[in-house]
Amino acid sequence: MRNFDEIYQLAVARKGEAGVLESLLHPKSQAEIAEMPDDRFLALMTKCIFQSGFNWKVVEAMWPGFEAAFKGFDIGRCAMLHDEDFGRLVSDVRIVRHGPKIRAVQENAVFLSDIAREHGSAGAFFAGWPTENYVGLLDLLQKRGSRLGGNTGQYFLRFSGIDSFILSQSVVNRLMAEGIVTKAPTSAKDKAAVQAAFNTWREQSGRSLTEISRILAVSID
DNA sequence: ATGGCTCTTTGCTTTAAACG
DNA sequence: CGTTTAAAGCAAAGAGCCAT
Repeated sequence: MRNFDEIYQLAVARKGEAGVLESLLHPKSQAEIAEMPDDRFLALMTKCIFQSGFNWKVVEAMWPGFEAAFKGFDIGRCAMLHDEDFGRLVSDVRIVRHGPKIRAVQENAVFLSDIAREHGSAGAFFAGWPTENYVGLLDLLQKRGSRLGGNTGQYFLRFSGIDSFILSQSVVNRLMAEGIVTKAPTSAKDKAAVQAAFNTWREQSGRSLTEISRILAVSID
């Protein structure tokens, strides 16, 4: 496994110093995360879930319709959606009429309200999660959330501004090149190895998971 | 038996292009 | 002109395997 500086130099060689630096996404501060209202987390979860398996532009173009159909993603209202609401929503042309994904909105509203009750707010929970165990947060999203396993949960965290890595093909390719995994990390053991590698690079560079993830991605095809 | 994995299959909606 | 089809990229479920 290379030192992070070496990987950074590979990224620079491929993209040029300015390009690499400019393209870095910086996570939001913990204070900013903590202040985000619960309904924005539900909105972001929903957007990622509907974009999964779809041309993202479709959902993006329809997004105002989603906000309207789901009442601004108010946690309390979405948590109480019932059969008649689903009947209405699955034929609501303002949104993508995919039954299981529509149900996931209600289930994730319940999930987020549980989190908010446990930690004061969803933002407080996400802001307080330890970065050294990011994979634990992914597991929690998969276990307690609905349709938030796999890449969907990773994109949700990234788009929320939470410090995150995304196991894209390029990132996985770099992890394989470094001998950390031999295939896309799906097993618990592989995920722990990936977390350990990111933790090491974080110590070596002082950079966020988000920056490291982006740099890994541009360091290789 | 049990649980943890991996691999395979299935299904999901919209848009645009191809078709008859 | 209405209808069919391909494509997008993933989650979930099911099947099968191995080591406890």
